[in-house]
Amino acid sequence: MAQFVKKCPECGGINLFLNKEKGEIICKDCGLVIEDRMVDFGQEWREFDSDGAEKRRRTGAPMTYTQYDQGLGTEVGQKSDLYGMDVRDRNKFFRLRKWQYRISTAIERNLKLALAELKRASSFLKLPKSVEEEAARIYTLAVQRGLVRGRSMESVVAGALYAACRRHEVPRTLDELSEASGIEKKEIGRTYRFVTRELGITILPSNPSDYIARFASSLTLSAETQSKSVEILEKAQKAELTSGRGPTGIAAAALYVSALLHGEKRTQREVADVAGVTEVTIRNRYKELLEELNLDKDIKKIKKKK
DNA sequence: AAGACGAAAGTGGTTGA
DNA sequence: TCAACAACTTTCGTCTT
Repeated sequence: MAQFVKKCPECGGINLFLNKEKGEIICKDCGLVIEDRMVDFGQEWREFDSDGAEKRRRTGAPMTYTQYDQGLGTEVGQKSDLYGMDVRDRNKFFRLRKWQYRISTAIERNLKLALAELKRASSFLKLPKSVEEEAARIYTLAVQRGLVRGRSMESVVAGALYAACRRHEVPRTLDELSEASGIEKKEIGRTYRFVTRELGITILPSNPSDYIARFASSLTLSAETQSKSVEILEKAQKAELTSGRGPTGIAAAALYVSALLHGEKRTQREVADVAGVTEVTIRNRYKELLEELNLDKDIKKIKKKK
């Protein structure tokens, strides 16, 4: 087992926080990310039905879903099986094998293309390998269940990626997925819902604080501002301000407020852009935050200083 | 002139009859 | 299957810095 850091090398703090899903160790005092490419503790597969469970129990060589045939091929029978068959059986045998060949090559061709696309989009979004694997797995299942029919391959890839991100708590917005894949937001959302429903994948509603780190860094905000906004989010959650609302809007508003409080003001427009929401939404959330959390005084203090 | 604010109307999705 | 509904967006006019 690897040796874990016990103290933050930056500030010497001991409030280290290990996020297994994201593979990060974060110092809660100064916000420093100490290690961000750890081993993935997440499961590699899920059991969707009892057959699947039997077949997938972990024995033998590890499979990878980012390779189109998972390193395994399927073929119906072998020539030596012909021994002892009569003519009718032989014909049937060849027919079956031909079909199997056609079907499997069709699927494989599709997968090969799709997984290339998936890799491209995934690296564009700088997603961790574990998420990419998960997305590939979801896509493979979708193809096997014939869920791609009637939908474009790209949109299913995007949907699978979106789902994988959510499951690993490294959410990307639909806008980002849309930019990476060139598929419309609506379409991604639709296929995402369809695929997850058909495959019985359960996805927890995403947590606003999952977005904070990413938004904060694209706005180049300090670590204090960042942890302050997480604090605000926690309070907001207790005040039941978060349920039913879009997580990105809430995250954006929390960031906006804490940036104000730390004198690192960003315009609503700037925050809105990186969060993929409108200024209006930020304003609404912002107003609610001020009301519920008595931040009015703090804001006024800041204004007076000027 | 740019940013913040808020009202009003429109969109797409969820829910419950 | 349809209508009501909540959240969010778009647009636009007004106020503040």
